[in-house]
Amino acid sequence: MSNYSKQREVILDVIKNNRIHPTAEEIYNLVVNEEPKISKSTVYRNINILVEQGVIQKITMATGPDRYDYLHEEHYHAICEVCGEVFDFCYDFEKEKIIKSIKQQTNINIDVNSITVNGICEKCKSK
Amino acid sequence: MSNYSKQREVILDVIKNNRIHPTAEEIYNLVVNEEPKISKSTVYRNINILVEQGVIQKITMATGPDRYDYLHEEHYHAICEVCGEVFDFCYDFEKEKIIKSIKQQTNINIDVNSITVNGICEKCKSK
DNA sequence: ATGAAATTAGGAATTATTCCTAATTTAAAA
DNA sequence: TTTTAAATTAGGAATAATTCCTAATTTCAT
Repeated sequence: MSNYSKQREVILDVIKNNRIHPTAEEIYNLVVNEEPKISKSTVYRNINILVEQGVIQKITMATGPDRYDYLHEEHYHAICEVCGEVFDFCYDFEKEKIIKSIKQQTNINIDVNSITVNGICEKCKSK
Repeated sequence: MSNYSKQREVILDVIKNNRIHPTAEEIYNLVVNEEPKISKSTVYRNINILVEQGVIQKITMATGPDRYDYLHEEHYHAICEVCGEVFDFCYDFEKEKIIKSIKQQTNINIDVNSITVNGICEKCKSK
């Protein structure tokens, strides 16, 4: 169902080792150093496979291209809606209680890693 | 800075009275009944103005067109990442504490209304 | 080695949204 | 009320990110 491919390995390596929430374009630019003949569609296709497998996470952006994050320790994302920068944060939620409450209200089994909030960062606020 | 326009009034009315998290296309289809000559770019432009004014909220979707929601009482969104349906939910967070914590960690002043989580709804799960 | 399934590069196609322009509307000032 | 400047519009072209298509290549179980 899934064969080995050097390209996919390099793509995952790049995402693992660049915790900057890179876009597909940025991933491509990093990968192309090691795999000069790789095409952008291969990058997109493999990113999607890795998201599907739950190895990486897609961060859907309000404006501009989506970003991706390797799924290391549990954390959440705060996005500045002006400059688009993505910041990690942690918070000791009453996880089980929240998951149960959302399940009751919406019938959705949430993935806590997908918790996302938007706002305005200090830098953009003071402009 | 902002003149009256019938089109904008109708667009806001439609969003106010259709709490179905409509897409721009859906808003257009509803508006066109009352304003048959309206163009799609007018719908998009006015939606953006209303978001900018904080009257409505944009719900950024992982796949497919974005959705919009009139900003009535405070609530949050849970999105099924399979079918894309958007559900409202409430939760009595320790708001001030969370806002402060995220501010300290990320330097972002979050808008609580933007809290979003993803997951899989019962219907899609059982397929 | 062989053959079926998976993957690739490259580019075309798609989709949602924004941008552009000339014409019209709004509303404040004369 | 005319005049004028700014805001808004319809319509369509342009853009940007991503997916889709195809023929060639690679993987890997037999």
